[in-house]
Amino acid sequence: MRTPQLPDVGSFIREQRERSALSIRKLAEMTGVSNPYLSQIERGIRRPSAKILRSIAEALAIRTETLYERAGLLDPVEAPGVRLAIAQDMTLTASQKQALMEIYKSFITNDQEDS
Amino acid sequence: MRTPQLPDVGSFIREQRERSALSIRKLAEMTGVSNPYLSQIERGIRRPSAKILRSIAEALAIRTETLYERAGLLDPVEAPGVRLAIAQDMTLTASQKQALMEIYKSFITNDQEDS
DNA sequence: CATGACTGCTAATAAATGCAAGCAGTATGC
DNA sequence: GCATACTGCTTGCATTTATTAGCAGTCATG
Repeated sequence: MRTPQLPDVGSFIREQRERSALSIRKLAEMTGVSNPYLSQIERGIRRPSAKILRSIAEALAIRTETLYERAGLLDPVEAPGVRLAIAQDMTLTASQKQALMEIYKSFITNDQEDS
Repeated sequence: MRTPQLPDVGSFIREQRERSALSIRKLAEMTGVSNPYLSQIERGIRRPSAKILRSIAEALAIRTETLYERAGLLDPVEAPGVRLAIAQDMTLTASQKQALMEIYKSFITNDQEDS
């Protein structure tokens, strides 16, 4: 009984693509990846190679490492500096810390590597 | 006219394997990758997937990112901090800087990510 | 000499990646 | 109504990855 469904990277890519208001075909054109394959990737049917992920990341302005992490190709890298500092800050309430952390996380998942 | 020869990752893997005094078969056993495939990878005949590179990196105690960079899957990440600091240090001679830099480079290419 | 345990490499096959062609559905203009 | 352009998805196929089985060579031990 095999349920391949590997939605992790796929759904993330779909989110980012829709966030950029791009169609599958448009993204296909930008990345050089065929549109049916992108469709299958987003639905978790196929497991894209690192090369494909890389071009997708570039087109969506996402860090390549982030996509690799989502695909299980790379261990999530700790950024203990900011996280630790927030956690240990005495002047912030728990909910403030949580909010700050969310914003921080959204930054590091979406920001592209500065060339 | 096809000259596949992609010796870059391959020769690096071979160096690291021999440095660890491991046979291809032994490495195959450690990584779960078949020994003929390892042979082909080291000679640049085949282009291993990220998953394979990852298990090789783990077995050879190399950082996964390093192997990805060698394979062209990831842009080499600059570590300007230490390099810059060494270069700008006024108390070091040129040859001392060079030696220090060599040691530093050997660390970042060989050190495994601390779990 | 022969047997066994190594070394690495070649050949054939299974499985997966990735693409070209084409299908259904919706929206806009004529 | 009909054409055109868009949306995403299914099918079939070429290419590549990765494995199992097996071959030639070297070295040590009986």
